[in-house]
Amino acid sequence: MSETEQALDDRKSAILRAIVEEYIGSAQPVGSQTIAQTRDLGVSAATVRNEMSALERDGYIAQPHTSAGRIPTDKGYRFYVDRFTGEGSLPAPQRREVADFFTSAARVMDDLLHDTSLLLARLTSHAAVIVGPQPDVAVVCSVTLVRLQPRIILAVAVLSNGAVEKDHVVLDHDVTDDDVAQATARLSQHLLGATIAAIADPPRRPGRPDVAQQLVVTVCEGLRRNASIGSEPLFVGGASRLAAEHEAFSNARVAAHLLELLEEHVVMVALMRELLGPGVTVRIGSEHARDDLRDCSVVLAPYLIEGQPGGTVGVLGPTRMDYRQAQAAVATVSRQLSRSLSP
Amino acid sequence: MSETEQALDDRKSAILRAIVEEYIGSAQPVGSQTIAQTRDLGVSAATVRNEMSALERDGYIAQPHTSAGRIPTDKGYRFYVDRFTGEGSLPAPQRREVADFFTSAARVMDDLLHDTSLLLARLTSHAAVIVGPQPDVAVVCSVTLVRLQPRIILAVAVLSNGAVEKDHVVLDHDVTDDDVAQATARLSQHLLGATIAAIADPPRRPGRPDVAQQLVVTVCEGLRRNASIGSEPLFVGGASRLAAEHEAFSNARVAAHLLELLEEHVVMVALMRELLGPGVTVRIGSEHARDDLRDCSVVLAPYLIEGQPGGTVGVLGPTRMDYRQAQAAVATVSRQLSRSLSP
DNA sequence: GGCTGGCACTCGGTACCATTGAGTGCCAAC
DNA sequence: GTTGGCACTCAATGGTACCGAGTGCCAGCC
Repeated sequence: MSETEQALDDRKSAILRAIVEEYIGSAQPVGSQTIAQTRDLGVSAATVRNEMSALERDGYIAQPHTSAGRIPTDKGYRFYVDRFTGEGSLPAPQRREVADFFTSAARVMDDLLHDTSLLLARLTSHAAVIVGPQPDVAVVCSVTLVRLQPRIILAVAVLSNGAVEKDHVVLDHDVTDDDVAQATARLSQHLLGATIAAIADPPRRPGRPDVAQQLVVTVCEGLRRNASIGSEPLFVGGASRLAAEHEAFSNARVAAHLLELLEEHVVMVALMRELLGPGVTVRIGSEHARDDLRDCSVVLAPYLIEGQPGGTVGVLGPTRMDYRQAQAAVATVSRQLSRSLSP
Repeated sequence: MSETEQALDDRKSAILRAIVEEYIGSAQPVGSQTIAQTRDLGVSAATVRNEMSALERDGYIAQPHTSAGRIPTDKGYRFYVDRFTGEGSLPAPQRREVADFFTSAARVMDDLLHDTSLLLARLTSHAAVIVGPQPDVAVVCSVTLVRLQPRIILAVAVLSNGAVEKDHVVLDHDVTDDDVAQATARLSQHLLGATIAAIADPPRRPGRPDVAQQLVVTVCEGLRRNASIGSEPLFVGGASRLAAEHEAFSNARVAAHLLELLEEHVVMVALMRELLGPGVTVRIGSEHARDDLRDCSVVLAPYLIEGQPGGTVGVLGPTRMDYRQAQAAVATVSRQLSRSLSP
């Protein structure tokens, strides 16, 4: 067993590569003849068969049934990704599309990330996911209280990374413009420069609490609550591709379930954070910790804001995805997005 | 022909009702025996067959094939909805769920509408859609400029309905805090009380334009642009239900296509606006103008903000949906949402 | 030793029956 | 007008035969 587990020799890996690429293209199990004929390996189908038999023994490929061709296993895809897809770059028209997008893209963070997720979905034909920056590392730049109605106040905090946090306060008695102005001033003094996650309780004031003070306390609580629940925002683009790809999943239910998962932003954000590595990360089928994801692969990469870690862009599709293309698209988009966010 | 097109007599409509309700429950074509046995009509299966034959001739029901039972046509569903589902109310546990939701719901408009769409999806087991209020009827309550970086300004406008409009401005030279303060003052004077859609050009100032003035002009342009593009926000909840329901659609592609449609917010908003009527509106299958929607039905209703038209809540599902339940859920949610938005 | 052509074997897919049974339409009788 | 009876239809089911892509193995060749 020991020598068979060594790195594959050139011919074996060429055959594995051929199987993966054919299968990605055709979605049909790949036979020895197809490979012997379409690839220029200089060997006969019989030889290919022998090699395939070895590849199967070592777990790189599998047969759906005895009289069928082979399909890659997750281990096979892994080898393919590690060995063959590293340096790929996007074809020119797509690279052009990305460049055009970022020159004319929206400037407001939310819109930009949302539109970028649509771009990535379009590029890869898979569902795309973008995690926005953590609000809690950003610093409060401005706090404004607006009185929408006598008893309803909207607090708006602008963060240094361009995000905006809101909180709605309903009071049990009317407040005056004066109260609001005073509360705004105190809040500004208290919050400017602080991170949202680390909002301290406002300083006690001597005497009995006045209306403004009550407002200050309520807003601080509200913002802190938002920060703890909300965490990073998530943008999902092209989720419908998952439904269109349902044949690629073992079961139509799996696709439906993945769609559900994409709607659970908190779970997705945690998932993406867990997977994230320094460059482009690929996680394939059974490599996932969650059973949910056994039938699909994720390709993701971080992006930067002002040179600081910003968030994650990624793609979610069936294990039978074009990894080279997906990796190139994710790499390009994350790079360009970083550039676009670091003027 | 003329007398057959009159309103259905009591027995015919009772049979049609039975067919619709059985079919909604079982998803199987309904036979004459089923109806004669389960419903207490006091007639034999043979009589039911005669009536069904008439109902089919008049287009209320159809046979998938000769030896099968009947399924309702869109016309049949329409009759059912017009005649039988008007007054339905939600079962107590669901009514309770709605009440609980609104007592503890988020207070910020965006979050509230988003969560409400999830609630409605959960109640109906279909995809839910909520159109937010038009920003252009609301009035600017507050404008703040925040300098994120020497050359990057974020403009935040709070509207009277609680919505927040943002605009990101990148300047070609640095500005001082003073410039920003001055621009903020001028903007406030210019914009407060105006609607976003009707932002006039800022007044010319004597002398050559200074930095602040340039900023004012840019922000006005940006906000106006946002208002014209953005229109009403859309919140989609439970889109994955469409994938889970794919068997209910004639073709798995149809479900995928509907998911795509839900991602095109502009189209959906226009669609919802077009369909909206005063109370609960039901649009069934082929009644839709779009071919897209031939296989599905929409149930929707308006909601109010402060007694003024606010937006729309709705549900999108297969034509074979439980209309009574959907109508009750939509009616209840729109009523409670209106109440929640009109303190 | 490794490669190759040949060959028997496997087994999913397809086509082609026959059978079954739910459901209909029609008719004669009540 | 209603009903039970009956012949008829046709999707669904299951069994059988066949086809062919693809394999595994082996003897022969380089």
